Amino acid sequence: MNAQGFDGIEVFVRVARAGSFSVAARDLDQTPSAVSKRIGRLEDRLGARLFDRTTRRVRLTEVGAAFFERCARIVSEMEEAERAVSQSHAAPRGTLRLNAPVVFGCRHVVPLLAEFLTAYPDVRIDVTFNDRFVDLLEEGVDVAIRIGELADSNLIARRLAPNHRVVCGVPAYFERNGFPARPADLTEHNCLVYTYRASRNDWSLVCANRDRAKGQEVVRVSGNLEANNAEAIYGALLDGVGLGLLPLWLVGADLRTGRLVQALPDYQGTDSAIYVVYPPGRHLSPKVRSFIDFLAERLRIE
Amino acid sequence: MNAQGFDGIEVFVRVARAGSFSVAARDLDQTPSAVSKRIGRLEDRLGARLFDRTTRRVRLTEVGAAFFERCARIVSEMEEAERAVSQSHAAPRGTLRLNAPVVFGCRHVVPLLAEFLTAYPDVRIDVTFNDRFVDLLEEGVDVAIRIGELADSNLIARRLAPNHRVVCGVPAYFERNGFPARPADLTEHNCLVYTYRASRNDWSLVCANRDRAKGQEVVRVSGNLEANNAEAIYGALLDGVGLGLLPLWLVGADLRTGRLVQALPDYQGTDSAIYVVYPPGRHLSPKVRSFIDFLAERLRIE
DNA sequence: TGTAATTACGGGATACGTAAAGATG
DNA sequence: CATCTTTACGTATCCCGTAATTACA
Repeated sequence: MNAQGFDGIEVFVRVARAGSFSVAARDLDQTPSAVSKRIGRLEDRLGARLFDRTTRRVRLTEVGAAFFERCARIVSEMEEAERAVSQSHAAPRGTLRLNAPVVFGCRHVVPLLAEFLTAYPDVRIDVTFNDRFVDLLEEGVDVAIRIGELADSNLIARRLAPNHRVVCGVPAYFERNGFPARPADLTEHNCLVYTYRASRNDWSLVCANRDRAKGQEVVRVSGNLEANNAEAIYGALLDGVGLGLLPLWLVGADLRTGRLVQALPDYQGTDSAIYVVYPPGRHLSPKVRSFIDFLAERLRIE
Repeated sequence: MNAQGFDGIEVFVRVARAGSFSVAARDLDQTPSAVSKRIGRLEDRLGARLFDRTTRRVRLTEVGAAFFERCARIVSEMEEAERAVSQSHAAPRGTLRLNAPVVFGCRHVVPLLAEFLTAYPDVRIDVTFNDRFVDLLEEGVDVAIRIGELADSNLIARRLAPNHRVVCGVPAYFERNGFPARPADLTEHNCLVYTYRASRNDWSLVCANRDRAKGQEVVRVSGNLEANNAEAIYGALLDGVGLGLLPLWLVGADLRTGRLVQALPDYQGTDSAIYVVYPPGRHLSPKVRSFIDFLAERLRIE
């Protein structure tokens, strides 16, 4: 049992057009034998004779002619449908549903969208920002951006950029409280903790200076503010409430302007990364593929 | 290599409608495994993912949804095309091209046509009469009526009725020349010979009376008129020119009215028959089948 | 006699089912 | 934990090609 209702249709159309079994066979890279048997099976299945044929002439039956009319149209529609799929593969189009963390999205993704939309004018983008976990399949999201460790899932993840985090605060804070000299000194400071997931008041720092032995130090920090919202931590930091272990994509500009300064400059947070994730599958829609490629190309932090 | 472009389309439509691989599999009397692999192959061939699926949810991709729109229409068109063929099989319709010998056709076929056309109002009949050999396939004839021995051909022949031939002439002829007492006496008479094919001046007669031993006698006859046209022989016979070995379907009425009388009443021509012939093939169009059945039912000579 | 359609026959690719694994709610 | 999709694997079927046959010009 095969394609059932469509079995032999294409061969039938070729034979009808060619007016010959052997010519059709050559066109199809098959033997006349195969063509003959296909037509025979088709006639058996339909219960009607489609061709009146001698060895010298092949002519459509009245029934066969009517059937051919319809089949020719059907075959061309089928070809067009397949072409449409292939073309949708070639040229990105349609609506791309994107999900990203709120702050990162606003700062680093949105500024890129205009360029992408210009490059691919047939693509619409539908962005949602939130910091909670999003089930891509469940919510119909095509692409999401994830920062830090990836949740165990069956999504495909592609690393876009490292996610360097540094300890920093406003100059006024350090004027009041002094700089920590070593990671262990952080226990003496008011550390603002971002609680995206499990307990994050263990800050894991590595030595960024390659000359020294690479070591990882874990410090249990504490402070008077925890939040699962990067913006809240960031705001409190700017207000001089305490220190934070924040990613460069968030504080990089402030460090350059001096609005924030880095403490423990030889250390940074254990490396995590920024990822783009999408549903698995042998085939990626062109809009998704082009967007991912675009992000990988253009998303440079600093 | 199979139905190529249509492979998997029907399964795809079923899955899309059912929203589930396993339900579609049950509908199709297949295993979920088979359905999964079919969809997989289809996606491979198209180079695009058609469903986003977890084990709990199967949803059409954007590309898949567009493809489904077209495929659903295509499948229904295909079903309608097949239904049309099957219905054309069920209800005779269309033009039936019929060929028959001139005299027999006019006398015995034409009177039946009105009834047939009434019974099958969707059938048109296109009759041609001639006494030459007609190549059905070559001339696009659906059905032909043949009398006597059949030419060696690959046509299908169905016997409709016996073709009894008797020796007869007008009473005036016998008043002048007397009746032949035995077949051998025919050599003394002026025998009008119908030369449809090879030499027919050997008349082969069999004893029609069952009480006597069945014997076949061949008499070489001669006369002053041969024709390949039954009408010509018949006309000459009525004019009293001579005797003829003529079929009952031609002279039956005259024998009953006494316009003609039979000679050698215990003998008749070697039996031949009246056939309907048509092109071979596993499948017979309904119009042809119904016409043949009709002829077999209604064509009774005398 | 040469070409075209058909048939016989054997082999091989294909696609199925069974069974097990993986995943999801 | 029950159900659904997917994969692994063995097998049977189907279908094609080769070659011989028949038909037709």
